[in-house]
Amino acid sequence: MLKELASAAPRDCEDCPIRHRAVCARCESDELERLDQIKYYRSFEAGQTLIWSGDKMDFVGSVVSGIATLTQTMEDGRTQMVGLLLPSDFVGRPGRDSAAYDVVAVSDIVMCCFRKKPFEDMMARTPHIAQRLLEMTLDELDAAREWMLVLGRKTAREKIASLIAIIARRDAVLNTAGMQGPLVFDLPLTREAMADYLGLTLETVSRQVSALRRDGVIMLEGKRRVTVPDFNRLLEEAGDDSDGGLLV
Amino acid sequence: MLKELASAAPRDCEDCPIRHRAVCARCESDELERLDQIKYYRSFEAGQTLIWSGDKMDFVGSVVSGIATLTQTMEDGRTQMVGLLLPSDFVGRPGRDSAAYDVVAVSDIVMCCFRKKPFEDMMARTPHIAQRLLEMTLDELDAAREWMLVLGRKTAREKIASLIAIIARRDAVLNTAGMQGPLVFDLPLTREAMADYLGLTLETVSRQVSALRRDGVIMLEGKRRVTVPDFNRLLEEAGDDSDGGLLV
DNA sequence: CGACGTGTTGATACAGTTCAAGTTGTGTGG
DNA sequence: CCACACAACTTGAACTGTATCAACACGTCG
Repeated sequence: MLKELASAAPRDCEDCPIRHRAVCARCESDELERLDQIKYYRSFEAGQTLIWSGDKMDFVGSVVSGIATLTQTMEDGRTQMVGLLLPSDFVGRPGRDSAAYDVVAVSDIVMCCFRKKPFEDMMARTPHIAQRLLEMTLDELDAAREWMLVLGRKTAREKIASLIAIIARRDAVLNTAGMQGPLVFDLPLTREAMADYLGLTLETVSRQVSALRRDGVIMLEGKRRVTVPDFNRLLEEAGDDSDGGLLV
Repeated sequence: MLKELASAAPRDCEDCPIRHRAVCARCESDELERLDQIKYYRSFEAGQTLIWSGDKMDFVGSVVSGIATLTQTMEDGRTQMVGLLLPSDFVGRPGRDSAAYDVVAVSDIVMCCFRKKPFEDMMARTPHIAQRLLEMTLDELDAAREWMLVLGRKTAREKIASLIAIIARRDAVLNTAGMQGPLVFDLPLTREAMADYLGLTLETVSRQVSALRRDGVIMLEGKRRVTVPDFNRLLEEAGDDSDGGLLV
């Protein structure tokens, strides 16, 4: 099974599942061809640390499939997740050569990588790439700021509801399911990872998930499979007004 | 006094105090000339809200002088600051037409503005602007993620120490003072604004500032003027290791 | 002067942490 | 196939850091 991971990688950019969302989204076919020449795939197993904070980063790339986390750790071990990397998300920062965060695979992962230098050269010559990267970075900045409100001002219950709402929404967008009717999906994160995302302890996460279940806001099959019968109810619990709030 | 604010605006880009740090930093003189033609200055008084979340944004711009905050507010009034805008920082997002956050002047402010449409056109034709904006956005994203660790995992005392450390560092960079020897500067924020930045109440901020003073980590002249006798001691109190930590 | 904005300090309440025990599910080796 | 180990999760009881509510201090401005 592990050996087969690499086979999940698409051969050709045109068939790539993240073709229209990743950093290459805006590229024309000739630009894509040039990218194609310098790209290479790498696979990682669940639990593996792809990148250690402080390490030299000689590549950048996009998540093709799977989920990873961006985390920061203090000397005494306190950990905060600062980003959740889903398919099409970009890893690495052009212009910086050491990693600022740990990147850890939550599930098995395939990444489409570029050595940093050639990618930077390509970017300088290809406005479509720089444009798309700017757009993606602005979206990430919005998401980070939204998360600052969650971390700074929401109660434990609201934090959990907020996280479930985000995952539900992303899942619905990915599967082009509407927001009407019950939503069903898997939580990709362990209780501990959720705690690291939300600035809580895993015990508090467990208690609040149980409380939301008791109160009928969510239903659980096993530990991970979630049903949200009424998405607006969930948003109320998250402290968001039903319309605005989290930008994709 | 209020009427005179506009006079603080430089006439010419070459004399502009933020010429080499703002979104125009990379521009050649011909590019600067074109920017010059579409720019205009606006002044705001301390306390004024420049932009309301949800409002139509028909301009973008740079802070020339003064300080502003980016804040998010929940329906019940809980408020979280998500950004601190200092001279050279950019306001607004090309490609989006309504504001995502409230922007409030902390001090009197002068901004160098561009109507959004002409700026977007200019950006499309001027890679130097797009490049610089990407770089600035990536820096802001790093700062936001650093702040997520502060909000999610640090104690009240560490939060206060972190904020003072950031302000001290920015001030030292601005005044090209070294990090050696005692640092002296003014806190630009009220206790309440600090609380909104840190996800605390203003009472807790007040108590922890007093505690840091009692313990000799900082010294106070009046409520706002701060002396940091030993910057490394402050970093320890912030929970940062003395070398790494906050970028910029 | 009094009023108001800003900040400090104290007493009490409570949300979330910490420590500890126990449960469930899954993979492994005898 | 069972026994065992281990990771992920749940639940309980006690503790504690921060919020909340309240009173008061200081400086400034009309």
